Amino acid sequence: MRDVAEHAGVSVRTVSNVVSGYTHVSDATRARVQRSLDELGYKMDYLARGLRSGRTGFVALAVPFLVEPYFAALAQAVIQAAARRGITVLVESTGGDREVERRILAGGLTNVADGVLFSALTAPAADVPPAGPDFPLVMLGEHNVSDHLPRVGIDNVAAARTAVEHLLAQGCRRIVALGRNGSENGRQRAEGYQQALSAAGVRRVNWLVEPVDDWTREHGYATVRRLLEGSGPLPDAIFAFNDALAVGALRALDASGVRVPDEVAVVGVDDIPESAYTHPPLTSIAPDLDVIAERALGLLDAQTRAAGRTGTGDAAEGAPDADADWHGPSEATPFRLVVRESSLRPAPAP
Amino acid sequence: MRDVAEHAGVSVRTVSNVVSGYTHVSDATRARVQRSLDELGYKMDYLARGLRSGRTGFVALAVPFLVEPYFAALAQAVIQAAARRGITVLVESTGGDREVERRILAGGLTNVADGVLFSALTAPAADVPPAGPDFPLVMLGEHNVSDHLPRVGIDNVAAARTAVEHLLAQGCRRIVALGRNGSENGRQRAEGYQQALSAAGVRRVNWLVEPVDDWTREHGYATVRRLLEGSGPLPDAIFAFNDALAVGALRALDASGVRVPDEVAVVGVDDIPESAYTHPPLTSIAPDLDVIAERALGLLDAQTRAAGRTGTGDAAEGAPDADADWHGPSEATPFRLVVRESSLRPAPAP
DNA sequence: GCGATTGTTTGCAACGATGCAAGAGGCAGT
DNA sequence: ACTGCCTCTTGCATCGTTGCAAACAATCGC
Repeated sequence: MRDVAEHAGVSVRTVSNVVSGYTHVSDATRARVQRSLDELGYKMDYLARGLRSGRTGFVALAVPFLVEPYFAALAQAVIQAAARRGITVLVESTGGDREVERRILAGGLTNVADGVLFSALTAPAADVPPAGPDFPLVMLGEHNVSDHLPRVGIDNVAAARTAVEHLLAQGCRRIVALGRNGSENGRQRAEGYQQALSAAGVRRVNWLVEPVDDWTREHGYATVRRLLEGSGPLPDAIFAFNDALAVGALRALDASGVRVPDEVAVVGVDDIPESAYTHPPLTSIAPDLDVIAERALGLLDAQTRAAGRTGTGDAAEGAPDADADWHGPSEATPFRLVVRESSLRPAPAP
Repeated sequence: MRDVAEHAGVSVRTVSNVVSGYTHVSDATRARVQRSLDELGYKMDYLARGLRSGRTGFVALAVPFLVEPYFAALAQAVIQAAARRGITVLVESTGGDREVERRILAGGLTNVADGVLFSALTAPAADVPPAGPDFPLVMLGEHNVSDHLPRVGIDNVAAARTAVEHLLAQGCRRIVALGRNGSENGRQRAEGYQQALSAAGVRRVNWLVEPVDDWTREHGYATVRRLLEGSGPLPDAIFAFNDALAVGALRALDASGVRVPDEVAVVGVDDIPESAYTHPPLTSIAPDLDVIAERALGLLDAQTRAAGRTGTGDAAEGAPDADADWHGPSEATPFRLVVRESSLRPAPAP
């Protein structure tokens, strides 16, 4: 920047003004500086800017596994939404590791990112500081962590209910829920499943919630395989808590020669891209990832602005905090049921 | 850091020495500083360190689309390999946009990352500076960009040849190649396809290379759909240039009632996770992503060290450059053929 | 024609860390 | 006791940028 300043015959500060789009710069000066900028191939040092201004233009996104299609799609949506705001995303893969997740909640990414979007898996409730984190943080999806953290995601109970209601409408009565585990997410989807069955008056003996450790294709496959080898009567539908499980289930059914949807209907959640290409194409609950990403970034922004006091400039003090708005569980984001062949019974029963 | 220094009764510099693991610090001092560090909850500011030391501990990874399973898997591998080295990965999604890719080659990520791993899609050959980039850069996979850039990836010609040889061994003779496009990658896989057919003495009239714009499920589906509706004789095998295309092809075959592998065998490249769960499970060429990630980071490291002169410290000058080693096309990384049902003909022809 | 207002440019210090080199203390050798 | 050579610790300047506020110039109202 000093070089550019000399080359253009102005002060360093003026160059900074031009670069950062300060209003009060004469057109003549701006043009001259701009020319020098181009000529010398100036590139802004984002580190230095971040150090001085306290804002880096980065947002960190932490997800358990990037290879899981849902998280990949989520990441893509966040990256795109961030790009629209001129923000760069720093993707961190926690591997679902408790320790890594704890470090994130403790602020491990704070000074390099203006805010953190965190999709927790193990979600260590005890690991969040009692007073809440001292940096902008938004949770994605459901989790076990403190209620005081802002979060963005669909209403899992409603989503599960919608999926199961669809199966009921197709005439299914012995519906297996696949995916219950220790997570809050799993609890909620099981809850929605139960609500739908209760409301439809399905006899309790027909409920079956299959526990699954991880929501992956592998576990879906193995669990359904085991289910089919069991002695009980065949279910007429499987509600998988996510599409990866459903994909595994479809594979297991296919391998066992069970016809889908004629013998067993299948529904998943997430509507990952591959769900349109399974055998048969998978019915799924599709969250609007763009809305999730957009809203999450908006909430981060609100926090950043509300907490303007800390580390922004040389002088201290700021607004007394707007507190409301982003605090508390925000409104759930929209989702819709995408019906494909895997759940379309030839002749819906009465 | 100043606070910690006061609290421990030492100079700021000594705290820095402790934090960065400098050798000549007495055990007593180290312990005392460490205690203050913990007590005050000190967190290193990576921006400041990066600004002063010239190294940030970040590596940027630029891929076209994170939702494409291959790139997600690649990213995951890179993130893991980087974590082992104490490096954080900054993931950038170019969207395959020419302008974005140009900006990356121009060094848009330089001062925030110590090096860049770049998986180019449009690969603008003209956009790389004639003298080569002035920052550590490693290309992932094949590309059209300058030969002088170090790159890491499998031998695409050999991979394609292997895939096609496998189909030939299964008795297939009328093999369609699916995926030729403008990319270098596509050219090489087509080349391997041709080599295998030539070597096997398959009559030229049986060659068929189907062009495809993007290597996605959608394009694979649409292209095969069109192929099946055509008047020509049915192929007995499809060699898809990647698994996403193969997945689309499988869906199209399934939708048209064509049995796989009995009527048409299918092979893909990449061995993405979902390939083990398709109908039927997909035979594929599996690159070793861990080796790719590891080697790529190693090459970056070599470049970083070789170019130690620029911007490292206050004084100038460094080693006279090792030049060799990372220069020129490095040895191809290993791959293997993973045989699944999609290519297993019931009775291999003579 | 003069102070007030607005518009434009600038100097200085600082963000939080590290490179460099020198200072302080201890110990052995002569 | 003096020198030389360790080990340990420290002060100062600096990375590239922006916050703050002052300086200067031009314009305006009366």
